[in-house]
Amino acid sequence: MGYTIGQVAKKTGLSVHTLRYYEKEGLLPFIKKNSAGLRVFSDSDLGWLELIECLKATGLHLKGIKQYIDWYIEGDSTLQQRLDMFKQQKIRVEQQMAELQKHMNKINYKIELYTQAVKDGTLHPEKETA
Amino acid sequence: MGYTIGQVAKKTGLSVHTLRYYEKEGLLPFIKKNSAGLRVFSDSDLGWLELIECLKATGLHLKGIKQYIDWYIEGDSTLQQRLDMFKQQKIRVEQQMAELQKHMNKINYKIELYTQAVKDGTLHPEKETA
DNA sequence: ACTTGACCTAGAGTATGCTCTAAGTCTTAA
DNA sequence: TTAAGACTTAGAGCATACTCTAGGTCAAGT
Repeated sequence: MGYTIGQVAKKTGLSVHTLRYYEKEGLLPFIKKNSAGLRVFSDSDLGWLELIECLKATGLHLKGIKQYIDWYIEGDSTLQQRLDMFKQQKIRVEQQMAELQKHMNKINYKIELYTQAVKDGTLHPEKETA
Repeated sequence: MGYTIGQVAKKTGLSVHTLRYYEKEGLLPFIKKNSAGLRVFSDSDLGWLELIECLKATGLHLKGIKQYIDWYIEGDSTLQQRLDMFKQQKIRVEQQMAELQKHMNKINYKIELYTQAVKDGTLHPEKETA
């Protein structure tokens, strides 16, 4: 029920540098420090890190994530903004999924093309850029 | 059957700066220049730009894309490497899709949570980081 | 003739997100 | 008591991918 920065780094795959950087940028405003000045991460802080990863991976920059956290701290007067942000993010993810599917199709085509080419020992160049 | 850099910028959404940067980095080795020294993009060059976008969007850095282009230029002796690269890329895309689905689930949960919170006028905080 | 606008090169500058260094503190085990 | 190892801060440095600037060329329209 309390983790050091090193333990969190191992758990999350982030470096201790990155964790401190996130805190400096205001992304982890709930972390406590003990009497010796050491950070003590709670399970809730791990939850915040998961959310940060989710928003980052879906295309929000750290600034946007900080905006969300600032809204969260501000309290119930920002509920609508936060809802809108997640709705916006959902649209982005849907677009990303569609894009990714298109890219997958292209890659599958290339795999077919090159599988045949490896068999033949040669690639017929006019097919490459089709 | 021949586009200026400005036309290509409009078509692709990339800036003319970016297009010149890509060429400088060796990503567009097939572009011709006319007698006045102006770039003339062919349809095949547009095809290359599409491929670059596909590889970039699926997580390959420009260096990795350049590697592929260098293999392409090298010819049939690199067919296997190119096939392997696309297979590797396919694995990445599959991972990305799975990740994106997880993120989507989290975002959908947040949308439910905040939709209710907006109705209630308040967010019950213990739910936020669950 | 001359202005406008699109192009050119070389190279500097910028945004983002880390990543590392220096100098120091604190705890623990030999 | 001392050395190791994990932590601290402040701030510098770095990689990637642009993005822009300066100074110049060239073609077309008025």
